[in-house]
Parts: sequence; C-alpha cells; structure tokens
Amino acid sequence: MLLDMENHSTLLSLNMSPFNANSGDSPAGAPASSPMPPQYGSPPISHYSSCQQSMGMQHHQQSMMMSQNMNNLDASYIFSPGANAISGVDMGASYQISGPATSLTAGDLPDTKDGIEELCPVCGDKVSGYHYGLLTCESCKGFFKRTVQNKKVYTCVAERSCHIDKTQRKRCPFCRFQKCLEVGMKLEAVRADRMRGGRNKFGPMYKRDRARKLQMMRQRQLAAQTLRGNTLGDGMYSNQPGTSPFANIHIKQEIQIPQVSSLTSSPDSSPSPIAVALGQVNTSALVQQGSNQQPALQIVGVPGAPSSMVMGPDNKLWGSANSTTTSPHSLSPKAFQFDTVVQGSSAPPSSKVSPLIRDFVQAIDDREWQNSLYTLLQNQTYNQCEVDLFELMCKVLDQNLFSQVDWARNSIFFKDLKVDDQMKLLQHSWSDMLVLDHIHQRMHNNLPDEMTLHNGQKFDLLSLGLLGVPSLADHFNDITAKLQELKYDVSDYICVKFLLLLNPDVRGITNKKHVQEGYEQVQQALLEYTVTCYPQIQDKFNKMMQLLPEIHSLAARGEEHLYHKHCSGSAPTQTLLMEMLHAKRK
DNA sequence: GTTCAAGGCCAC
DNA sequence: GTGGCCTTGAAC
Repeated sequence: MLLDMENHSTLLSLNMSPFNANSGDSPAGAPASSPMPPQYGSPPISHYSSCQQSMGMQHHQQSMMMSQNMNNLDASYIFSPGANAISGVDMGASYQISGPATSLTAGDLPDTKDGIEELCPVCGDKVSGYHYGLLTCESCKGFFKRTVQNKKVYTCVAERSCHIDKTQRKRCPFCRFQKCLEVGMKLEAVRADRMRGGRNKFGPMYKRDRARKLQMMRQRQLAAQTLRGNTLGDGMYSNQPGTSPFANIHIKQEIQIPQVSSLTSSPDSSPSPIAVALGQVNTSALVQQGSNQQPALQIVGVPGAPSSMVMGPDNKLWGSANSTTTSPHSLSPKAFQFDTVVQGSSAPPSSKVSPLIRDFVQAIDDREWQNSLYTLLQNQTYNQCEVDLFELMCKVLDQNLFSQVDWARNSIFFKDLKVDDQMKLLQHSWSDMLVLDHIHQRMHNNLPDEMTLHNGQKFDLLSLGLLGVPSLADHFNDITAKLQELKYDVSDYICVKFLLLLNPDVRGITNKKHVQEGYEQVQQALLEYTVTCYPQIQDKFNKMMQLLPEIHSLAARGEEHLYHKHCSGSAPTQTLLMEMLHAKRK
C-alpha cells in the first residue's frame, strides 16, 4: 500500500524500486516488487511475438493508459521535505548507484563522472546520455528518433501493455514508443528540419538535472552513512537484495517535467511560474515569447462562455473564454489568464489584503497546472486513434493529486508537520481539494468544460471536477453558482483550500495544536478579508463556510464512484488516486 | 577549444 | 528496422 496511513514504515519502504529493477540482463525485466498493475503487466511471451509493426496503419483503441510511470509512486518522495516532486508523476526511471546493489554501502559509492550510472527508463539498457529530454540508451534514442522523424504508426496486437526491457524491446514498437512518451521523451526535441549538431533548449535543463542528481547522491550518501552507523550494529543491514536499507534506494528522475511545456518556452529561458505569480517577471515578455507559436489547444466555444478547447496539431496550449475575440498571440503563454484574474480590476486592492493571503495567492501556480494538464493530454493522445476517456480522466486526476500534494508539501503550516500528520490531512481532504481546484480553474481561469484532443475525441474536462460522476453536474453547478453570488475570488479559494487541508478534527494527528493554529490563522485572515474587501456581501465568510460540507458531500460521492470503478476493475490501479481511495477505507 | 545532444550512416 | 558509432555545430 502506497499510502498506508496506518503503517508508515510500510509506506516508506514498499514503493521503493529494487536497485536492479530495470536490469537489462533480466529477461523478465520487471522488478520483483514492482507494483505492476495486472492489466498493464507483462503479457505472456507468446503475446510479444504477436506484436508487429504496421506502418501507415492507424492505432486501435489505446487502453494502456495507466503506465509504468505510475508504477513507482513513492510517498516518501512525495512527502520528503525538500524533495522536489516536480511533475507529480514518477516517470519511471530507476537510478542505479554504480556497483552491485547487493554490495553497495555508503562508502562504496563509485567515483564515476557524475557519481551515478543510470538505466534507460524505457528498456533498462545502459544510458548513453541525454536524449530527447532525458537519459536514455542509444537504441531507444535511435528508435524514438526514427519513429518521430518518419511518423511511424505501430500497432500492438496484444494488450498494448507489453513489457519493454532490453531483451524484448524490439518485439513491440507500439508499446516501446508508448513507454518512451510515458517516461518523458520529448517529441519536440526531434528536429523538424533535421539540422545536425548544436544544442537545443534542453541544454540548461540537462545541466540542472546533472547537478541535482549529484546533490541527491551526496545527500543519500550522507544519509546512508548515518543509517549505516545506526543499523549495522543492530543487524538490520544485510547484503541480501531487498533486505538492505540501501538496496531499495530509488531516486526519482527529476528531469522529466511534464508540467512545463517545452513547446512554448525553454525550461531555462522562461521564468518560473512562481516568479510570474510573484510579479517578478514582466508578463508581456511572456506573451512575446510565445507569440509566434501556433495554438494547438483552442477554445472553440461561444464568446464569454467557457465551453471547449481543441488540441491542435502542433502541440501547444492556449485558451481563454474570450479567444474568439482575442488574438492568439496574446493568449499563448497564459492559458487561463490567471494574472488577469488575480490582479485585475475586480480583485480587491492588495493593500487591503493581509500578507498571509497575499503570500497564499502569490504561491498559486495555475500556469503549471494547465501546462501539466496539456502535457499529459498531449502525451496520452499522441499518435492515438482513440483512448479510454475514463482512464485518461483518472490519469489527469492522479496528476492533479500529485500537484496538490506538492503544493501542500511546500505550504506554510503543513510543511512543518511530520509526514504521518501530513498524510492524514491529505488523506482526509484530497478529494475536496480536487473539486475545489476545479471550481477555481473554471471560475477564475476560464477552464472550459470540454476539450477536443489531438485525435478528435472530446474530453470532458468537467468530469475532473465531478470526479467522474456526470450526475453530480447539477450539484457542482449549484455550488459554483452560490460561490459566484458570493463573489468568490482567488483569495477566497486559496484560504478555503487551506481550511480544507488544515482540518484539526482529523483523527490521529499528533501535532493537532499546530494544525489548529494554522487553521485558525487562515480562518481569521479569511474572515477579515471578506469583511474588509467585500463589505457589501453580508456574511460572506459564513456563507462560504456553509458551502464546504456541500463540496465535501460532492467529493465523497465522487470518491465512492471512483472506488467502485476501481473495485470492479474499471479504473487504473497503482495510482496515487487509488491509493488515496484505499487508504481512506482502511 | 571543448562539450555533448542532435542527426546520419551502415553493418547486421 | 535496429543499434552502435560517427559527424555536426551551438553553447559554453
């Protein structure tokens, strides 16, 4: 159980991949403890042999939505202070500290160039360098290049879930390419003009990644030394794989940042979303930066009414409720016009807003949210004829959940808590916050209710806010309407989100006092804010608070629905989403 | 001048 | 089609 709220030690240990998880020498390839979901696990060998390539053919429905990138969910990583859960999705790469796992000790860390050797996240072969966004082997690099350059379309005659490892990577190019995308290889890094040489925009990202890995290695080396000192005498350390405290060290790959659309800006040349939110960046520069990009995800609804977007052919995101009256050039990098909403004339003057709320609002990263949504949808529908929309929704929800965890982990009050307490709070509030987030995206960022994917399928974005239950739409709209009546703004939203998260009544919290204090501070700030900034709305604070049980009720029904779908085998397994659902029912 | 991630080449 | 090695050229 990934999020075993009752047994943290289990939580922290079970989701670590074995050191040699991706050993290319292993025909089986899959780690013994890899939580590969049954429906996505390796099919029998006979299936591999039935996989074939078919150039020029269209894909059949792609059901392999829950991918290996969900297989290495790692709560210890998520909640670890200082860890940088960038994407919220572990892209599946396993880092292997050089040397046999069975003999590794802290002092034995190799002195290789970067201090680490790595395995290709696609097939487990030896990595030859950074290729198309991440460290891969030479053959997967070549495979990815050929596939994209030649616009190859493959089919899988098995279950589209073929296991890819070094020995079997050639058997099913369909699944291999899917895995390439899932682990984060970037289509846009393949040059359309086939120009040779030079560097691309990912260079600085690669550099950062190297530095980060080195830093992580050093940190882990120190931690291992400490742990070694504490455990050797206790007989806890063993050279047996799987029993060593070091043997299961699994370092998350941080280079793959699906949230940051590399299509609209270079990871390094663009300011961080936080910088944008902080107002440290001239947003007009951002507009300029993306001004010559053709939109790919478009609002196609009627003016003034958020309705739908279309994902276009060249993989870029932009959108606005007013897109039909606004130049795409002004929309590209700020898809949902967050800055306008936050800083627009409708917002109260910042002098009236408490520093606490100002900080809250400035830390909101809606650009990241939309980028991650776009990237996920792009990757999941690239080259696909048809995808399972429910599974796609689960994936998006899962990603949103990761983002939420990341937000919480870095938030005031919450970040000071112990992991156990953090998990309990999140376990209790995650679905409410998902619903609340969707209301926010819809109300304040003009998120439409529908989107047309690359492949022409309509994706029901509203279902994200309904947690997959269409019949909740009326309830959802009712809540939204009530909030609109209250002139619910971004400050209200973020305060309410904190109030949902910092619930002192959650059972079993060890540091209840701290949670209570945080809750009360936010509550007080929100009360003052509503009274100061919205004096014309009588009792706004209480009216808003009265809506929280309604949100909770909606979220609870969504949870039930998802849980039942999961139990009936209709929902993906091995996702943070499902782990949360399970954890609550323990 | 060096680095290194692109694309290209070609034996298999 | 694959994958190991080579060439290229912008960034440093």
